[in-house]
Amino acid sequence: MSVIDHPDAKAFILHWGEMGTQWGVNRSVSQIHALLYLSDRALPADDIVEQLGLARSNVSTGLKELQGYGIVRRVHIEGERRDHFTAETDLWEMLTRIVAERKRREIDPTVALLAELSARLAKDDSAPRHVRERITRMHEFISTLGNWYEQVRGLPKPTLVTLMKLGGKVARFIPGAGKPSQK
Amino acid sequence: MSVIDHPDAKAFILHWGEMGTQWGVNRSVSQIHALLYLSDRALPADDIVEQLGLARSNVSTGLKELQGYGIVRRVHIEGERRDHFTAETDLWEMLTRIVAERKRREIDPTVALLAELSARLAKDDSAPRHVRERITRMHEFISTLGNWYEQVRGLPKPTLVTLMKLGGKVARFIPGAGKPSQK
DNA sequence: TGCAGTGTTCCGTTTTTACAGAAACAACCG
DNA sequence: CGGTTGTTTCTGTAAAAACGGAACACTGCA
Repeated sequence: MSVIDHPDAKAFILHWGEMGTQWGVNRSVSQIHALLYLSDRALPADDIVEQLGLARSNVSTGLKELQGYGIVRRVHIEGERRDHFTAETDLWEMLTRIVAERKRREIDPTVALLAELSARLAKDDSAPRHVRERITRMHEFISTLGNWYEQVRGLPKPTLVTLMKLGGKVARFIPGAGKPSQK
Repeated sequence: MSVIDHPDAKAFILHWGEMGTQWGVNRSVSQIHALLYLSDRALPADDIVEQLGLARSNVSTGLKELQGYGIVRRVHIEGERRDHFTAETDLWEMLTRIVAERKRREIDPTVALLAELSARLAKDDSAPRHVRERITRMHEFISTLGNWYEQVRGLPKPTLVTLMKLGGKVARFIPGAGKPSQK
């Protein structure tokens, strides 16, 4: 009955958990996410506890974390008192939300710091030229990436999909981007 | 004299180290990278040990890791016996190499697993439909992203920069991608 | 062949993080 | 009220990661 009972589903959940750890997300959190992603119905926390063998407290904080990313939401089930949870199943949506949140948590503060350092270095005669230049370049680079993301993120999903499928061929359509002659 | 002596350089290195930990890279490794990035000359391992206060063994493995990513390389200094190391200073190059390597290490194996699971599920009548469908969709999604990356990665750098600066406006140039009328 | 300089690998310790289980606390509702 | 559900916090423990130091390997030179 439970998703976890199917060996392939289980393999997916375990792998997803490991993936998480490699990207700085803790194993329990990503396992919970995988389980909800595979499930066709919203699950109460107790079911998650049972299927993944985690402590209730862990599941609670894990769910909160996932809701913080906006990829899991709490739903009310008719006639049920307990909260139930479902995962976002639109993968584009899932990805953009994760990226948006990580940007907010990690990139934005970094850009802020780099801005500060750049500003201070600009009027600091004692600073070695390379240090100033390299930090400034890093600041510009990350800012540019961030701005690009904010813009692309706003595009309608079908456009994103088209762009993605185009792959490297986008270059053809861009005036002044050179011929698409390269390998 | 040493880069680390400048407070802003030091702040950068420390922050970079923390950033690393959030993305699954260990602190020492990213600190070494930051130090080399800021340095205008190649450094021998001993200097890194001294400036960052790490053990020799750590620096050795850290440098190996960074070379594995292709963002640090060993250079020979005229008249010196010791190996010296420099970091990639072209940030585009740095980013694409990091992404390429993480894809190779983490995404590719994931896609391989998903392919296997999808294949098996396709002929497994006992598998719940949702599980089959969701795993297949995930497989397709990640494959598409991977293929997109491989293509974009091959574009010449100036083209990439142009595309990046265009931001969301790329959509305008794509026939059949809809009007760029959305927010 | 021995030795000094350099670099890597291994091993034990420390530090950090994740986790379960319990308990306190809060809401909600009959 | 008192039962059910949910969150938060705390404690101890276990697992994992990071790390330093020493042992080991290699090289070139005297």
